[in-house]
Order: sequence, then structure tokens, then C-alpha cells
Amino acid sequence: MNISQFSKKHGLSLDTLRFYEKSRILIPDRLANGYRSYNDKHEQAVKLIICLKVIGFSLDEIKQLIELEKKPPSETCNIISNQLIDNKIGMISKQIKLLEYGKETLNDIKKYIEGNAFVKNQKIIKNKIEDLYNLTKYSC
Amino acid sequence: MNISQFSKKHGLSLDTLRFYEKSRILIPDRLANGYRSYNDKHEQAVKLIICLKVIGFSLDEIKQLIELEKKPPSETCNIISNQLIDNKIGMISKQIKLLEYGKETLNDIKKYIEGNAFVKNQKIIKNKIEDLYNLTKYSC
DNA sequence: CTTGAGCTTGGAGTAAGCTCTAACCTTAGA
DNA sequence: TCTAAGGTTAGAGCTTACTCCAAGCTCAAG
Repeated sequence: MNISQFSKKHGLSLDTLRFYEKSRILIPDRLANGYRSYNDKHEQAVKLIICLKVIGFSLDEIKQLIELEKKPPSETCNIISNQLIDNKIGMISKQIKLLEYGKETLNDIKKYIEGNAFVKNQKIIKNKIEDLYNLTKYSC
Repeated sequence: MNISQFSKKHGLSLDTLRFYEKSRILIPDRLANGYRSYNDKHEQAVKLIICLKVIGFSLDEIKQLIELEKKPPSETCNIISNQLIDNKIGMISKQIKLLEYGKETLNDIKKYIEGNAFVKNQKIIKNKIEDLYNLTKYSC
């Protein structure tokens, strides 16, 4: 599969794919004419990359994980990747909480704007924002 | 309250607060000597800003909301802010789903690394990544 | 009155993650 | 064979959200 087909299939721009190669995150094969060529292995890889990205991994962290995966399995590698993953799981849990509370708050704000009878005054919203703010302050 | 007290209280750097003023997101009062001065009104505002930030609003979107709020209420304003909020609620809902699924997947990856018997082969993980990838593809 | 901490400004620099430009090569179709 | 679409590169530029710097003002304590 050439770069533009791969680009369309996965919703990443040509430039992004070239950038990922330069960053050594996703390195395609090359045809005799120098054109990039993506195969099934690259499909698996790009899916993982996209998933890790949406759940909050930086490209650097993704690269770390990919590089660890390439090395022969060892205690050290496991500890490193485990730490990275545990860390991320913690952050994701916190972020889910914040988003859930934030969604609720936004719904109230919306009701308030619409003049809904259930949310007659700003006090309810003020309290929710206060709670959400407090949630942001203390980790996990 | 002066800038450094306000900075410490809300965990924003001096530069960030000055940047927020420059960006017209949070404009403090001024003392006779030219020093910035933050009061209760600014406390409320900064709490809202921090909350909106963690749930995924960009500073530009935050500014939009703040500017709409300042104007006299009107149908047009309500429609605009409602759209912004609805949009965000949709994105947050999707993000929560992705994070929940992502967390599950990360837990499986972790078990796999640890050699846990429940996740003996990569196929389970592969499927989860496939599902998560599909979730990322289609909006809401 | 000096010293030093803390405030002010404008403007430059940074990091992440792309995005664009220019110049040039390759290939398929009329 | 010409042309247009699509591939290549190096390197500059952009956006967001800060972050840092230099030069200078303010103020409290000794």
C-alpha cells in the first residue's frame, strides 16, 4: 500500500506519516523507486499508535513503548514499560472522573443558559465548578 | 491579592497569569503602583477557566465563552454558546468511552507483560486494539 | 540610602505535533 | 512524448500554551 492509500485509510495526513517516519515511530518499507510501502505489520502498528495517542500517550512515550517492545524481553524492560503503563492508567482514571463531572457541569450550564426551571440560579453551577476545581487540585 | 499569592493559590505560574491577561482571558485590577490585583471575582473566573481547561476547552474556546457571558443575554448568544457546549459534551462523552476502553486495554497489556495466565497470547490484545481503533474512527 | 525581593514591560524562545514550500523524480494515460 | 498526478527530500513555518529574559520600577527592612 502506498502512502496516500495508507493516509486515507487511517485518517493521517501524508505529512504526518512522513513525520512519524522521521521520528522513528512508524517506518515503512521502500520500493525500488524509493516510494514508501506500508504492509499489514504497519497497519497493526499504526492502529496501536492511534489508540495510544487518543488515550493520552505522547509520541515520545509511544516511541519508548515501541522501542522496548523491539528489545528481547527482560526484567528491566518490563519494569520500565510497567511503570509507564501504570502511570498512564492512573492518569486515565483521574481524567475519566474529571470528564464525567465536567460533563455534568456543562449540562447544568446549558440548562441555565436555556432558562430551565431546574437550574434557576447560578449557585448550583458555582458549587459544581467549585467541586470540579477541587477535583483538579488533588491527584488521583 | 497580588499576583504571586494568586499564582500559588491556584497553581498557575506568574507567566501564565500574565499570559492570560495578555490573551484577555483573565484581566486583574490594577493598584495605584501598577501592580496586578486579584479579587473574589477573579477567583471565580480562574476556577472556571481551570475546569474548562481540564475538560478539554482550548483557551480560545474559553475566551469565546467568557466574551459571550459578558454580553447582554440574547438568542444569538445562547445559540452560539449552546452549540459550543453541546459540541463539547459530545466530544467528552466520546472521550470517556475511549478512555474507559483504553484503560481496559492497557490493563490487558500490563497482564501480558507480567506473563499473567489470563492473557496468554497477543490475540486478545490485538482484538482490543482493533476495537479501540474502530471506536476512534467513528464520531460519537 | 542602599539592598534585595518582588513587581512591571516587550519581546524572544520553547516543545509538541504537525504543516507547508520548493525543487526535483516517477509513472500512468492521451 | 508530453503532461499531470503523485512520489521524494530538506528545511522553514505554524499553532497552542506557555516560559524565559533583560531592563527597569517599587517597596520594605536594616
